[in-house]
Amino acid sequence: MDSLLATELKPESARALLKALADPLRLRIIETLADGERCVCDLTTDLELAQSKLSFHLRVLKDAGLLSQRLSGRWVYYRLEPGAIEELRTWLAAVQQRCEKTAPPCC
Amino acid sequence: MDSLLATELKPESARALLKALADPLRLRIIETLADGERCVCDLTTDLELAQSKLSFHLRVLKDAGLLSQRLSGRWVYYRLEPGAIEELRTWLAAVQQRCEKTAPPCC
DNA sequence: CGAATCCATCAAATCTTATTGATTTAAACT
DNA sequence: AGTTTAAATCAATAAGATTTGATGGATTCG
Repeated sequence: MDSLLATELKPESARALLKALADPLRLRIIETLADGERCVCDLTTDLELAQSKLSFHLRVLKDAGLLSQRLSGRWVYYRLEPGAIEELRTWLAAVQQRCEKTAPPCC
Repeated sequence: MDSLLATELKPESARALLKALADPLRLRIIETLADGERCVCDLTTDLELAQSKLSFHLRVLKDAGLLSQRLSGRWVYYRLEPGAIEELRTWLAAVQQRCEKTAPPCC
């Protein structure tokens, strides 16, 4: 069963991704990292954020699987995990399809 | 400009959709409505929810544009708006694409 | 070694959301 | 008209999330 297919994302995992993304600041981070990997210190200055604040949100995104980190000396580089976004897209597609498959309720 | 293309969803609108979806109860509502339109009273019993609680979450989803309602006698029927989901999918696709276009940082 | 830099974590304060129970509006039925 | 049912709204509270400033670990540089 579904051994070859990409396994369908569970609602709970979808929710975790949605929740992590549902914040203006975190979206700014996502948009920034969409252009490529950055270290925390660069993000701090680019986004004009208090360091601990940024750190908090990076963690939320990382815990959700949307970011990964790479350590190098005293720097920590973060980057987007496109796979997580892909999962979410797939989940949304499934919901949408299910919805559109349904017989339209008359009118 | 971009008169013929689907206009790109603004981050703020994306955020509103994400936020509305980022709740376990609201996801249950979405999943239920993916199978077709339902009136509030049916949802109340199907999902075993207090009426005011359900009403609160339906409003959040409707305000975000994810649901629409249809009035009929004393009933209110809610249904999913697949267009809103489509918008979100498009936005996610754009982020993902931008991310994957970026030169992979070495390793 | 000692100072400086990068970053994560923590506790407290604040802000936002969600839940609950009560009230209200309106439609339908007797 | 009076009663019942469907659903929205409201105020109070509870629960969660975010922000802030401080602290500490680790790494580099002089």
